[in-house]
Amino acid sequence: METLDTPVAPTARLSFKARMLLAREDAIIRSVNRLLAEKGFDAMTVDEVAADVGIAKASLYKHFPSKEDLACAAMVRVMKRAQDFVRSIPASGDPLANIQAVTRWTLQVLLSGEMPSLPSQNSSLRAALMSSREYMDGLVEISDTLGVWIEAAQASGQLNPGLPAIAILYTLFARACDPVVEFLKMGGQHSDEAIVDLVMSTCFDGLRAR
Amino acid sequence: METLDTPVAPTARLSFKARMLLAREDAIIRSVNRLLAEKGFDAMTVDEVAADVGIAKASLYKHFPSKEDLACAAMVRVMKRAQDFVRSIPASGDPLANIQAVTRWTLQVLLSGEMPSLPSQNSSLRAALMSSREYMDGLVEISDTLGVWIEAAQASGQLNPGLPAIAILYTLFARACDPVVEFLKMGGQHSDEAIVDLVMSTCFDGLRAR
DNA sequence: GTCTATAGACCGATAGAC
DNA sequence: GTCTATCGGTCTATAGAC
Repeated sequence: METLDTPVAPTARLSFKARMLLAREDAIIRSVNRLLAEKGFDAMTVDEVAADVGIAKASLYKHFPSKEDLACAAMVRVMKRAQDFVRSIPASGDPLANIQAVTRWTLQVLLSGEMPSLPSQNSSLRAALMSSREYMDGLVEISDTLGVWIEAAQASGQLNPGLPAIAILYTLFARACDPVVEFLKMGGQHSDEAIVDLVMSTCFDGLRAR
Repeated sequence: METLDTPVAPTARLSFKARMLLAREDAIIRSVNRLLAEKGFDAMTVDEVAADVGIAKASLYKHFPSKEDLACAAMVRVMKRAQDFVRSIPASGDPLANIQAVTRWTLQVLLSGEMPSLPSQNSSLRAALMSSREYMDGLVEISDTLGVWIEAAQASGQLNPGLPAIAILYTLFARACDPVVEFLKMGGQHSDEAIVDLVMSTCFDGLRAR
């Protein structure tokens, strides 16, 4: 039995070679994630990914059989990060605070250029995503958790009970690709924290004065 | 001098051939607008546009020298429609009502599948748009008009004075590509009017209860 | 010496341009 | 209707691990 220098469970008991493979896979997904965030799916080329990772294109295809699978893997990664964050929230906190924490986290990921952006109309991509067990499980788990919080917050009068819960959920998800963040960032007039606060304010308090 | 069957000012005093050209140009732009709305810029092919209009691809290039110019023309068209709508609003009305009317109009265009969608990260497209006098003039005029209304509404306590006016402007513009509209439409649980009302509510009143 | 993984040339199709 | 560039995807010779 080998000695582990890192106590990360999933990599335990794996051969050196297998761990190298996982490490490379992670490097690939990180590159794809970054490129998807900065150029989007269509503008990202597979050659570019290979060059960015520093490996040959054929090696890429050893890990991921298609460009869609690459994008899918990146989406699964952010979804897992989101799941981790949502799970880290103590169940005891008040629902609105939890919802706001998740929204803030989402905006920070977007603002830091780590949110992959996919064309919403691409059907092959949608199919790949929908057939990914990991992605869909993550999506369902997060939707369920948020859904419970949303309904609780509506019941307690924190969130507007006149809105369908699903509309609130969609509005929260939409923060992951809110163009206002990019616009404000491009303007250069506001710090990252200020931008997050502004979008949080317009999202939860609306544009009208209170 | 010829008799005009349509009293549209810009086509007056034009030869038959010139009017045919303008008519075809309009047909092209309408097709591009529709295709951009339903598939986006990258997924739209020039062949497709030609087929949709019912003309040869070569004829397309007589009118528009590149795919970017096609998209640009469609954007100019919606911008002009928006200008027309904004100008049609009486200056006397209260600022918030005006702003809401424009936002509602935008959502209705989006909902009816007439809002062209361009990838925000495409630089060649950005360049084409920015170098289009008509597009930029329209953008500036609308921004100025909305800007005046926004500041008036903030001064009168209708809109939140704590928000930078530019952030409010961006938030309004962002309604033109709000994915919540598409999500809700796909769900099929709400009428078009209900969807517009919902998004208007989340935009102006926020998610929190008032 | 064998075997795996890699590098990089290569192919075919698509789509923009004329 | 043709040309050409680009890009997703594949193939093969080779380098290095064991």
